[in-house]
Amino acid sequence: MLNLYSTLTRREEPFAPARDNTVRFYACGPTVYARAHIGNFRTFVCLDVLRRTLKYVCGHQLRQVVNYTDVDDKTIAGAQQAAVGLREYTDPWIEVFRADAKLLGMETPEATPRATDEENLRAMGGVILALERNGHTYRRDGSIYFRIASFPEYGRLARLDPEGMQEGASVDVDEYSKDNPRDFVLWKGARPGEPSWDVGTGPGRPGWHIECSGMALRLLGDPPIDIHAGGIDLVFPHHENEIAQSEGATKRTFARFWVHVEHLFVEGEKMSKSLGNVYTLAEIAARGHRPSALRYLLLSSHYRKQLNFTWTGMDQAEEAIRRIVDFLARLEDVGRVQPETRPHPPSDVGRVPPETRPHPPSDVGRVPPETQSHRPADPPSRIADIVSHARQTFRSALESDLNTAAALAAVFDLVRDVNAAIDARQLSPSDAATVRQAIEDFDRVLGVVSLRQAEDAQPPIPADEIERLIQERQAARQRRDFAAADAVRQQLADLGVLLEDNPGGTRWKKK
RNA sequence: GGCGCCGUCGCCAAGUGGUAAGGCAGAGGUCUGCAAAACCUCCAUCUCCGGUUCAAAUCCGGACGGCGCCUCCA
Repeated sequence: MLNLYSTLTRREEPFAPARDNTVRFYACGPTVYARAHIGNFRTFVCLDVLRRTLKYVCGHQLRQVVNYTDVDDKTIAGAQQAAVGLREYTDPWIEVFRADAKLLGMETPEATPRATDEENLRAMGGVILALERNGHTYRRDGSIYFRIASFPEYGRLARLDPEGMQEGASVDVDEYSKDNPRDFVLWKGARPGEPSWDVGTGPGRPGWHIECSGMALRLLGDPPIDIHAGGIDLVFPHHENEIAQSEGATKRTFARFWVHVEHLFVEGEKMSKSLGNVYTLAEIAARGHRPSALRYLLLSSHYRKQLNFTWTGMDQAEEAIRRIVDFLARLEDVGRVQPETRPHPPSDVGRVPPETRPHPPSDVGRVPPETQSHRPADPPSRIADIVSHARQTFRSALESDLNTAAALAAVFDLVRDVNAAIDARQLSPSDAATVRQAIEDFDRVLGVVSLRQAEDAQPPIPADEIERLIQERQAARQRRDFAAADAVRQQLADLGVLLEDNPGGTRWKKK
């Protein structure tokens, strides 16, 4: 069972969905006024792994909502500056976000609502009106505010004591006037030049926090929802305010688990425009790096620890993935080559890898029954034992509050052991299929290997051209014209294509 | 001022009481037309000081160093 850390209790707790087998999961998405940077994506990639773990390791169904905040001060300012409508301004940023998410191998959530969708605005209005009925609000100059004094639980998530908050509060610099500086706006009264809606609230636009409450409550059904997540900086005030709003309106617990991803730093410093270190996938690509390497790097440390992004780290990530991808290529070779030297009958040789075989979602850490009594004291020897041990280790790592670093270690242990078996000619084609299936299952959660393979399938020059050159080189090698052969190798290397001669033939890969 | 986190090999990073995973880089070796890939071997006692314990990187206290939140921010 997954042990998941919740900010609410500040400890790990066993996780299971409250109803059915479906995890109702809300994650605060991007504000679409610029291209999302790698810090944003740290959060989203980690939450993608949470999603995949729930699905493929725990076997739950998912109902995940990730919103787009497409109305706030920044988007309005951006639209005004560009002299276009709000939608016209935010649409392209949403497109870019979706494209980047795809490049990073993120699964698509079940719902990706926009704050300005009519039904969402109405949902927000509904929450606000319920808050009014329950005596949590006051109106001022056309705006509606949440009165913190009316909600004694306020500050529980962020562990802020109300006394300290009063004293530490700075002077209200907001243009809107409030009774208490800590009170926050639910609905901002209409102002000239700003978009405006009236959903029973009077004309205006939603405050930031109400957007998420409205969309979560509308799209995920009766509270409590199972998981609410976002970046660490959202703990206060955003999520604290969401709790106040949602619970004040529904009089029910809003979310059972609060999951927060720590921040990413760049070369030891906080990302900031003034430092010029706010990187997007564009900068990653400009440096010649693949998105898969970023995804790997993001998963190489625990999501609740600060992660320091460096270009050295990217180099190391590239190499680490290469090890796995090369291993898989080597695995393909087994069964194609010298089957007579393998201990198993050659009838297995042409066997199709069971990748199309349907398997239950909880396959990842599944251990065949006959090996379950395996004593940890015995080092695993047979391939089946090695694989089931790896599956166990991998699963329990993820179940320990998504310990992806430990999970990766399990993958590399498997790679090393199986490589040794291949060297010793002790890997049968069916063994290879078993191992391949395990790696494939692991990657359903990690999402790194398949991503890299997809990237590498896009060579700098057409694949059939590469194949033609490989054959040309092969011919040269056969007539022992090694100068010509090496010339081809060099020619391809200059184009960014590396050749690797294996028993089963020559393999190419992107540099 | 209040709340909280972190400090493990050259770099990245697991491990939270039982005697230091994994990746990258490096050294030596095997294999190899070349080049890779791969394997084998080697490579840390965990910032420092004190304490608790049969036993501590892991618990407690202190020091030093780094960081976050309390305001928009993933």
